[in-house]
Amino acid sequence: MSQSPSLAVTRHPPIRDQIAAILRNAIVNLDFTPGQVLVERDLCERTGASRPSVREALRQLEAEGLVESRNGRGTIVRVLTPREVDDLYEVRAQLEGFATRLFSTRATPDQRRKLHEALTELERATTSGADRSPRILAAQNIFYGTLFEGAGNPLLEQVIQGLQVRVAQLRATTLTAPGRAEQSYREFVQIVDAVDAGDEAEAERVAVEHVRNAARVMSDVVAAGPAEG
Amino acid sequence: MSQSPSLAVTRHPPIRDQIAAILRNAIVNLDFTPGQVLVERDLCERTGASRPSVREALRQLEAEGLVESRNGRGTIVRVLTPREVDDLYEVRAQLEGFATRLFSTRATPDQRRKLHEALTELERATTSGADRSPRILAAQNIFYGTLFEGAGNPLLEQVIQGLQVRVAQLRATTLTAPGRAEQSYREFVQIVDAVDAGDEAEAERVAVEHVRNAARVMSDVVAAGPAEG
DNA sequence: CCCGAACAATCTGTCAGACAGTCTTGAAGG
DNA sequence: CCTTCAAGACTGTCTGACAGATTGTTCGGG
Repeated sequence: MSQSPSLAVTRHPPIRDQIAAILRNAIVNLDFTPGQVLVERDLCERTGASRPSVREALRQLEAEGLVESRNGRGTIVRVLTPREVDDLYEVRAQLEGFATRLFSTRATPDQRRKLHEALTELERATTSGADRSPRILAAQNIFYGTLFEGAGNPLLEQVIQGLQVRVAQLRATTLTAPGRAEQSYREFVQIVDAVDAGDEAEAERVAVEHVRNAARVMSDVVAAGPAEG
Repeated sequence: MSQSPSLAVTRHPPIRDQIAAILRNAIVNLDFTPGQVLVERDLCERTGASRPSVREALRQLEAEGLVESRNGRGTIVRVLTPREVDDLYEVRAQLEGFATRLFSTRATPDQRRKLHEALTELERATTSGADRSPRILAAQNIFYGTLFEGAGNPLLEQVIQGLQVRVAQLRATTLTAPGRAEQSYREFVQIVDAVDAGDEAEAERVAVEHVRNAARVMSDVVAAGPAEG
């Protein structure tokens, strides 16, 4: 074990990855709005990195589908057409349903316990005060994370999380629909109930239904007002 | 078409993309073997591009899961563990089954016709002479391409093709199993039959089964002899 | 006063060169 | 034969640079 004494634990994550993480976060949080041009020198100044590093990060995000490179005219935050949003939700429904099914058969007791904890926090968040959206989103993320991890297929988890990131910009919107947060919470309860009952078919069904409902709400919201105030 | 006379058609696809395509191709064709170190300067010389461009291409391939960056020790062609191969096939089965279902309900007459043509070529390839593997693989690619495109969900298509690329290195191996090519062809026929009959459930089922069979063969081959001669 | 063209300011795509830090390798020494 | 140390090889990253493309602007004409 010539391994050095675990001191240098975090051996500098590459700068490009740090930048990618920062930008990913900014896009998801709508600090950068869809369609916005990402000027490289700008990003350099903000992050303190050089252009090569920034560009490598952008290539990574491009492959993830978060940004789009317009040949010669720079990189912009990806704008999703309604059609693409539908496609995204369709794939999500399928994969998240599948993951939920796998969870119900493969998850360890520990993972099942964590799922319950996540559900509890989700309830608290949903019944909390005025500006509850961020807390609900955070709780949902933990719930989803636990669910997908417990499916026992890291690749599946990675693919799904990739899709989740791409719709993350929209999730906040969905929650603004009146009653959606409560409805959503009820659906999460259904998922956990089915999982607890060991009914994998039902677990998959409700998970699929959950995504479809979200898609429906999303369509309605978008149809009502495409732009934000 | 007001397309200009195909003179300035190719508005320079970015060099980084060309390199990414070259490397992707080389990896899929096993010109670069899994685990092989991709030395940047080497790639520069071979492609005539500069290091920044090569590195951007590598970042792209990394996000696609084809290569892996080992912090400080360079980039290598991704090596798949048996476990990861299983995971890959599990997700493929689910998604390709879904795509096949969608094809059977959404595909245009034209796309259905193309699928039949692809099947015909696949038959010819399968019953062709000694070195038929490349031809079979090419025919399969066309068949798959048609199938996934006809599912009418570009995102789904893109995700599946991403997975396909990641197992492409292994597909040649699968075909070496005695009788697998013929078995595989029969499964493709089943898929087309189900699609023709408009039986979406059956179409999904046989497509899933097809991937599972491929996975099984793959496991056997890998178990028999992990390295190639 | 509105419209189109020449012009200037930007910005991207790409390259060359450089340098510290880290790994690997091979040689020297126990 | 195994351990230790120094040379060489690469990566990760930065600076500086430059041609070409795009965009916004200004200026003259209708």
